[in-house]
Amino acid sequence: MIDIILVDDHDLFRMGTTMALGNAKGINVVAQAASGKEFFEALQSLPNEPTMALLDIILPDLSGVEIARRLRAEHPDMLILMLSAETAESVILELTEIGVDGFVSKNSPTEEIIEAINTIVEGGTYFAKDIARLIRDVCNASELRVELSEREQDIIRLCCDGMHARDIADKLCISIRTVDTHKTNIFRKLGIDSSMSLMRFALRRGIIHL
Amino acid sequence: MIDIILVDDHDLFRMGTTMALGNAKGINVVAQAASGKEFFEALQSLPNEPTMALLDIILPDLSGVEIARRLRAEHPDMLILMLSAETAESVILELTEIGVDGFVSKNSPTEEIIEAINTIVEGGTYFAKDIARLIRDVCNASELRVELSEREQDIIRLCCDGMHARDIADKLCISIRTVDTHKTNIFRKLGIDSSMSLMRFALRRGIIHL
DNA sequence: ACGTCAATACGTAAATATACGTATTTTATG
DNA sequence: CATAAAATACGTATATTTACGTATTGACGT
Repeated sequence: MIDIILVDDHDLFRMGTTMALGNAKGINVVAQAASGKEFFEALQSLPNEPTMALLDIILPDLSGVEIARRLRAEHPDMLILMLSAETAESVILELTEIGVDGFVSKNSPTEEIIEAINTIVEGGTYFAKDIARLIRDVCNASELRVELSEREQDIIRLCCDGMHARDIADKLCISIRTVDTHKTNIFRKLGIDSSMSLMRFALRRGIIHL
Repeated sequence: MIDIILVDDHDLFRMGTTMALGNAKGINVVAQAASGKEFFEALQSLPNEPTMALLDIILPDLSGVEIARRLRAEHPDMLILMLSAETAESVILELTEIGVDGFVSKNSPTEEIIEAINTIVEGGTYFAKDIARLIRDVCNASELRVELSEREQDIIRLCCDGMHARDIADKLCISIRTVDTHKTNIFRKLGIDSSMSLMRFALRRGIIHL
């Protein structure tokens, strides 16, 4: 029997998933949670460690990524299947680094999710086609191999907040020319030549959020 | 008996919703669809027009907004309840113009959705608290009362694509000074002073997409 | 201890953007 | 048809950005 603990903040989605997986033979949803806090509480109260965690990414408190990271550290034997519509490159990148066992999209058909669960339990990994493509793209995207220093990311954040170089210099107590230098370096590293491209990059990369 | 037709592209969410609403007394989910195309096909094949449509917004083909618009025109008696996590201001604005009967968030508890359905069937409207706040904010936001000409929106789109004024002028076959004038006017209208703020505005307003 | 790299800073020249003004033509709208 | 609004265009002045350089300091790893 595969024991599953499920986290998703959408009541109806959680209900549907529980129902669908409960009907599948060999799968047992032993606990569910609507937030990271609930998840860890549920995990502690269970008599046996579940076989696998199904994690949504966007949650009210912790993100699913954070949960995955803590699970890997504190419960290294638990399998992790991400179940989310989130596709920000930064998130995908982070999850591959954490080494989750699989990732399926929220609009995957039930059969695919069950297949993913079984594949993972048998020791494999399962990434939905669109996610797999995204991972490949992320790994190939030259811009994501670019390393940006913390300071450069600070500059990007402030730029993208709509601040002018002058304001940024004042705020960080550095010279405006230093700000310029950073921007120049960022542009060169990323191979772009406009602030708008920078903003798009920052959004994709997860440096800033709307 | 309240007959409901449900559209959502997430299998599991649709399953959960059907289950939850099917258990509620007086509510009957008579059809469901994963896309706009499926929705209209299902609608035609039904012997009786359903009482209400539950519409997700992000769908593979038509958007839920488009469906709502067509329903209002072709089936003016059908009630419409939006059921979505989408909160872009442009979408909210559009839906209030179309005059949908309600809007609940995907993470609303089941009871709230049932309450929304009953309220609407009794002739009322139901907007979830967070959506209602958003609508109030949207109506109060000065930036959304700003009228932008088509041309100005063209300029914004091209700007936000990372094009320089020079490139835009060439592309639209107008003078660079005209582009400048437009940008100046846009900045003045919006009360902003940086390209980054323009991009944020354009994203919120739905003029551009990532 | 040495080398590398990030962060800091400055200078200068060219390119761009922005802030003012004004003005003509086209398009909507009453 | 008349009027308003939008789209078009130009000039000039200032501010900002970008693209080249160069250089010092401190942190980190080997």
